[in-house]
Amino acid sequence: MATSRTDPLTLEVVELIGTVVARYYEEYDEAAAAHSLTGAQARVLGLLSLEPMPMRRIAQKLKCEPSNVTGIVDRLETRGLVERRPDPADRRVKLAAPTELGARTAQQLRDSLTFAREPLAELSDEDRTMLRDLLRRMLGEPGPSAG
Amino acid sequence: MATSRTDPLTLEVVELIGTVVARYYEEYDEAAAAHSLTGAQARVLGLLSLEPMPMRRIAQKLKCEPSNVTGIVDRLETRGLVERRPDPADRRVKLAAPTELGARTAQQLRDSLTFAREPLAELSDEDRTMLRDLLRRMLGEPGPSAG
DNA sequence: TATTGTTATACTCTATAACTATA
DNA sequence: TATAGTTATAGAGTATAACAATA
Repeated sequence: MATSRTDPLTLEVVELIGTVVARYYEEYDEAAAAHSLTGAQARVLGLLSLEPMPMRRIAQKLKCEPSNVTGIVDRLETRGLVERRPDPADRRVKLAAPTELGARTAQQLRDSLTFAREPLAELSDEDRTMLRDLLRRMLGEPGPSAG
Repeated sequence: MATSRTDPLTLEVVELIGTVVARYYEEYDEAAAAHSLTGAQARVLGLLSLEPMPMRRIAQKLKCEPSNVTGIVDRLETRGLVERRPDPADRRVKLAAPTELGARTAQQLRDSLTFAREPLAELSDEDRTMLRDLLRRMLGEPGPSAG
């Protein structure tokens, strides 16, 4: 297989992607810190603002152990950003959901994540379309005409 | 300013970049774990394998407090991957440098980071060039023709 | 005085294992 | 029995503040 190319062009793209990744995380953590949230807390709040879900599913989304989620949601709950609700269908399950304050905070957080959006403003619609297609193919997703 | 676009195309690109970021970190941590290293330890070892440096400079590179570096280097040193050397020019300074084993480990780590390289193999040289130019412009770097 | 690295402290995130309540 | 969530525990990363050695 020809999976490990080391030509200068490939290496430069790899480095550029590394830079994107670093900036993305940097800005994400800054935005979270602006709301006195850790990265993990901001991620959970963001998840729940899209859709309330059981503790276990949060763990799956975060790719961490369920026991960790207990603490993260505890801290969000203490701050009044999230609440635990019973699941009528299964009394073992607790559904975590954002409070009104939590939903507002999540929205503000999303709005302040300008890293990915702002630099994209430098690109024309045509450029963005090219970038989208290249990233899709890189990620092995179905192309524009498939799926 | 037109920095906060929310058209579907922009949002999809933002999401794709998020996916790239997530996969990048995932693979990085897996590669580190394969050597029983945490992400932070792997990052420091990678840094030092390029160039030995004072503790304080490691902290700057990692964007964390110098006090944290003490512990990370301690753990790497305990495992025989890194050593502290005196700086002849300034006796306050300790230069952290990889041992021979540390240098080998760093090289293996680098070789196993196929995430960025492998999916790029899906793209032609022309595609990679386009992607490089788009990323460069996104990151505000000088274009191909500029200094 | 200022700087380098360290120590002490407290908090968060993490995995593992054992526990309770429910299915 | 199996599953959902929690608790207990220990290790690692993080920031803050205070310290010793050196500049």
